[in-house]
Amino acid sequence: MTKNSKMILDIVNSSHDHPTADQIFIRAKEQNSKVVLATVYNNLNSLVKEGKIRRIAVSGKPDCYDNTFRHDHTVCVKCGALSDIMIDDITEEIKSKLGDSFVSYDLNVSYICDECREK
Amino acid sequence: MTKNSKMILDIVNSSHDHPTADQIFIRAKEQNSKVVLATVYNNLNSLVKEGKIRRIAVSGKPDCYDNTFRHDHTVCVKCGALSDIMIDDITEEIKSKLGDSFVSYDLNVSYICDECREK
DNA sequence: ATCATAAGTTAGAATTATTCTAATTTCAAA
DNA sequence: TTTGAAATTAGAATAATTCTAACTTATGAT
Repeated sequence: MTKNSKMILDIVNSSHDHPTADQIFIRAKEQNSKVVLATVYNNLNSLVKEGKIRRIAVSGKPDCYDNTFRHDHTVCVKCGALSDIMIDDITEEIKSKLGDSFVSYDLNVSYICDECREK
Repeated sequence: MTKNSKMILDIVNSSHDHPTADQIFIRAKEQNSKVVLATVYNNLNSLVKEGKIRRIAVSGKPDCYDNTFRHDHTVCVKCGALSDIMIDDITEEIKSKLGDSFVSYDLNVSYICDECREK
């Protein structure tokens, strides 16, 4: 692990708001890092490949990054806000259908968040 | 429903390979439609909003579109191939946590497909 | 220690999916 | 028919991400 990849991993793990590559880049600079955006992308790609962080794809917005602590996500269909939710683990159910080729799963729940509901 | 939106809905519903906007555009032209890519995008956005089709976000590739028949998806972590899978419906479990604000959920399973496994 | 090599980083250009803008067309209803 | 809203169009604009090629840093063998 290089200085940069360690820093980027730390930022992802200590952020509780699913930052994008750009937000991670900004946070790195706030810590006086001289890192460049391309390097942030490079390292995020490596970290995802190594299974040290998760990438969350949300249509219409840039990819977000998250820690690997097992949990699921909610996305507000009105404002796009992304939050955590914990739904019972269904790994075994999936494995019983897919077998050993299983790697992981992503569960994203669409809903209407409280603020948007009030309008 | 206009001619174009009906045609695009038909293409999505009759395609069994999760086409992208661009692929839908190509298929429309194969049917001698004079539709333009921007119109395909416009209509896809409307159809998704109306709940008539589903949009699938996969990081690193363009969005894919699919019918609304209830099912889940697998993504090969090596080659990115997208396929259908049917995992037991967990709507009730999610609703018991989220309540009425629930809209829908997307379950994407990462795995290694047979071809990539052989290598 | 020194050199060789690989890995990591950088700047900036390139790519590409998608949206935006503004003009034009379609088409239903008054 | 006139009107007005909605749909469509062409093409420019935007923005996330990757690519390229040069450069730097770290590593490991001699």
